Amino acid sequence: MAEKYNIDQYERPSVTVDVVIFTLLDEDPKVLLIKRKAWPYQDNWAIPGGFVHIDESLEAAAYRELAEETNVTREQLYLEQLYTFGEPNRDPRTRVITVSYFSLVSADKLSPKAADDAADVGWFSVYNLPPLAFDHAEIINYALIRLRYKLEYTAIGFELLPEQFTLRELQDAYEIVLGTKLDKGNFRSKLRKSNVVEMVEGYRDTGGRPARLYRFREDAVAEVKTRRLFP
Amino acid sequence: MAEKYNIDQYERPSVTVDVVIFTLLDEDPKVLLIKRKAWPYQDNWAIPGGFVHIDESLEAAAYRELAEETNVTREQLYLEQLYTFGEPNRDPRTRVITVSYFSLVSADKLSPKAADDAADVGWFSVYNLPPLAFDHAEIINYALIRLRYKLEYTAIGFELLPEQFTLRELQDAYEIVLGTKLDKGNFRSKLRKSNVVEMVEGYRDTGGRPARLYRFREDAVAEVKTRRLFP
DNA sequence: ACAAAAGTGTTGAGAGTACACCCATGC
DNA sequence: GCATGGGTGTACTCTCAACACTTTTGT
Repeated sequence: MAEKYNIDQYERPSVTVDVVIFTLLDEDPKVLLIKRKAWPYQDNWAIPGGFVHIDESLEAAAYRELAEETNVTREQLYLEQLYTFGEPNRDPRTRVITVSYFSLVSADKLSPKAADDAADVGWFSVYNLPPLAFDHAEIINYALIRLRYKLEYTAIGFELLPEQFTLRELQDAYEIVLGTKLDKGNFRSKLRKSNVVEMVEGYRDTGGRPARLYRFREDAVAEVKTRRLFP
Repeated sequence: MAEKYNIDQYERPSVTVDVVIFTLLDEDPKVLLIKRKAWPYQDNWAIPGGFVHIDESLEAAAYRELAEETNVTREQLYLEQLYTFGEPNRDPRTRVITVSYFSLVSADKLSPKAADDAADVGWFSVYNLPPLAFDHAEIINYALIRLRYKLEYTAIGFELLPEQFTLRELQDAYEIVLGTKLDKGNFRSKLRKSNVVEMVEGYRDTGGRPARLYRFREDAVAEVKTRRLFP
């Protein structure tokens, strides 16, 4: 039936999904990488990914890849489509078009397995990446730009933190991702006005005065109002 | 060789590109649509698109589709990737994943052919679209959100205008796309500060005092500085 | 008492907003 | 002159950014 409508007059490419998974660990944004075991790029590191099954949505394929490499459920992470890379020779085997995804996981949700397993999977600082397979360096770079960008105009930063956090921890997360220092007073007053966090019971012990714990207000996501920048 | 590495253990989907082409005409944002001549969705309207050839980049495919439906060259339009839609049943023939693109063309560049040809191609107001094939309504909706969004934080609005334009025409373009009225004085002073337009020789005759002509300063694109909105 | 980190307040500069006013052309 | 649309200026408000200050804990 398909032939009748000429849908097969063109050779079909392979389609994969690749997922850039970010977390914050030890003062740096980190990306999950996997060591390839087969040609091409054998023994190079790569971001998790694989072929899209014929009856599976792109998003389902991305969640499947995520589940294979981390023990984090759908509800515990943020996922969005990033960009589709399809240069004809990005894979030496055949034409492969990859739909890349962008994911955020908080470090506390990571199971020990994925976090410190053997030598074939690991978290790498975005500032110190090993040689990467295919065009994965470009994909990670694109994802990092997107991460910084989203942090600045949405309330997405919370996806990188535990359920409960102190304001200092939130500010640290912002500073790590953006790579700049922020003013404590201004950070807090702006946060108070935006109304996206609420105080919860309890304190976290620190070196000095204990810090109040906060959580993200679920109903507040849409409230981050955008303002026209231009003109 | 491919089989040896299991790249063909999965059935391959078809991959298309679809292009949402915007222009401004008669007080509304308009989208270019084409009437389908074959099953499925025969006689429904659709955005221009087609299969990606096996040795062709995605972007090249998008430009090819653009060239087939408008007589506008690469330099005369803006093109960027929008989103990849791949729900398993979006096309009744077979699994088709489409990489959608987003394009802006100024109305003055459109050739008469595409602009007022026969009944099988035409410009439709985004506020009054006919029934559309596949998930193209969703794609156009997504593109319209992107258009508004980009207008607010980049200098992309110029892609919808001729080389030379008056400030009133620029403001009209913004008001049409954003769907809101803007203050003339504030629009102009902000524009002056941003330094992205420059005055050129000549005037445009209007009902009253003739208006100065301006053009976009090519070297100014990157200057639109972003400011952190959150927190 | 002192160090350390949490948390708040103040102030001047600059941006956003609403609105009034002046300018150049056609009739 | 007057209508029409182009173009500018002002004054009030609000936000931004830097920085100083106060509070609560541990030792």
